[in-house]
Amino acid sequence: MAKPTQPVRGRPKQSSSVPLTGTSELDRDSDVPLYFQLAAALKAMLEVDEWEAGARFASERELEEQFNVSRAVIRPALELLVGDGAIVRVKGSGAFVAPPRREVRVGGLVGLWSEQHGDRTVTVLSARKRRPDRTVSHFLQIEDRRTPVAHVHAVVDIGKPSVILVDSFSSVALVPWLLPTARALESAEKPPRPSGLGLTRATVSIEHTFFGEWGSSQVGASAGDPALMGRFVQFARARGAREECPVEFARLIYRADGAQLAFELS
Amino acid sequence: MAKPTQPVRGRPKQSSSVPLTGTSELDRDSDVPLYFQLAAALKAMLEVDEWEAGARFASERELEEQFNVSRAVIRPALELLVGDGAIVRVKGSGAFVAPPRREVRVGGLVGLWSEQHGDRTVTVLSARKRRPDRTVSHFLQIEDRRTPVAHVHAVVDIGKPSVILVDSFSSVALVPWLLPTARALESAEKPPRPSGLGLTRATVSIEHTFFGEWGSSQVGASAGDPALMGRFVQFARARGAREECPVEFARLIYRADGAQLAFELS
DNA sequence: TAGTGGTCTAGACCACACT
DNA sequence: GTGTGGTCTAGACCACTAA
Repeated sequence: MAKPTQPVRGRPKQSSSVPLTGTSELDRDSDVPLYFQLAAALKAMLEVDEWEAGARFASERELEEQFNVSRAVIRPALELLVGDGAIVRVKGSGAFVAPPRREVRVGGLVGLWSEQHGDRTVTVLSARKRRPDRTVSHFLQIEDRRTPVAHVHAVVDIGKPSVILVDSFSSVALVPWLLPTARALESAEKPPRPSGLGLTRATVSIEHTFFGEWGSSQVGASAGDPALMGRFVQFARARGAREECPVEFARLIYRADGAQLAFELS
Repeated sequence: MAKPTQPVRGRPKQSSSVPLTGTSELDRDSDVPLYFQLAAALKAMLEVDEWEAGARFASERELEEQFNVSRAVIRPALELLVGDGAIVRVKGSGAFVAPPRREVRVGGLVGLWSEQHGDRTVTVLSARKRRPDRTVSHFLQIEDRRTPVAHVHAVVDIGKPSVILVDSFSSVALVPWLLPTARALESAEKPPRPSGLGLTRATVSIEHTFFGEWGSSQVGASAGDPALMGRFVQFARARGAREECPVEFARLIYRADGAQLAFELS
């Protein structure tokens, strides 16, 4: 099949595909797998000629032809590029050069709503009181498991196409304003002012997972996509109190591609 | 092929494979891909009967038979479990139930060697002065790029089979003891005492990548394996000084499976 | 020497997104 | 209607591991 220099009938082959320039030789005698060689070659091409974000990337069938390998080589190579944040793949449409990674601050809802973060849009999915499970009661240091905690499930928009899933558990006694705030956002009313609470420190742990069926649909990913999960515990000192105590435990799910989690340590 | 209840000749099929219990039905009419259903089913089995770390997992050919799917379904499913830290695959040997994730503290060599961390074994791969590149001079706030910085490349052992790759750049003027310390470790001599330096805060950013050919061999992974990259900047106040300044910029590479990065935020 | 995971081929069908 | 990525089949060969 000859490669047309002019758009063809039907859907034009969008001639601007990224890696159609340069040589395209893979070493079949090497110990390095073909798919890894291919990923390295494509990544190098992307870095040399700096393509703008959104530029069309070669289709898998084009790459098949150009590098003389089967799609079982192409696909893992492209998966590496996706995991590396270099390209984005859109079903039915094609692959595109990805925008640079966004820096994302990690935090819970208490911190988000205590301070002024007008640029963050929060969509509350559910907000209700709940009996804590073992994990939650452990992190919030709740001894009597019958004491209900505030459970808010929300999506935090962090700009353009990207969002975070937040699963926040907080002490009703210490942060009484959080549930009303969440409910006000749910019904698009004016939220109450948060009461003064001296936030002290927080702990975070990050690990790699993948999206489940439900989470993926919320953030516009698909099931199985790589994700970063953060466990976040916010500590605070109540007004006039001497000792600090945990006020919020949150699980946060980020898309692994496109995000760069940032913190400041003490 | 009948499944033997007793070990067979040659290499016995190690009858203790994990997911050979329970039903094994996948819904071929579902929208959810088979490989994802399979991963979810296997994960559920692992969680229900708590298998001890190191227990043998069913082989890919066994799973093929049991679930009536091709290996192109099995493999992505197992990849999900690996990325989730649930199993470990060993080439030529089989798959095994993974140990729980280790909590790993993120930090640079200045912090590591300033404090007493006798339990961490550091293997210095190289230690020398260098002209900083653009990234390094930016983070260390070095204006004259001809000023050399200390560059230490090291592997930090964080227990059992797991290590971190560290690429540390530090100011020679502010941390003069770091290079001698690294060189002493290289030649197995006694390191000098680090001078007092008031470490203040640090910034971290984490993102998802994959191992290159070189890095993977150092940490016992293979090229293309998922990894977490941390960028770490340590700030400090020199003795008697008023203002803090960056003293170390480090790139850290972790295996994404098996590690859980932990911090404390201020 | 048999079994294992790692890699790769050469096909196929689908739902989706464009034109 | 055509091209796209997503999924899946049914094979194959390899290097490696353990009995």
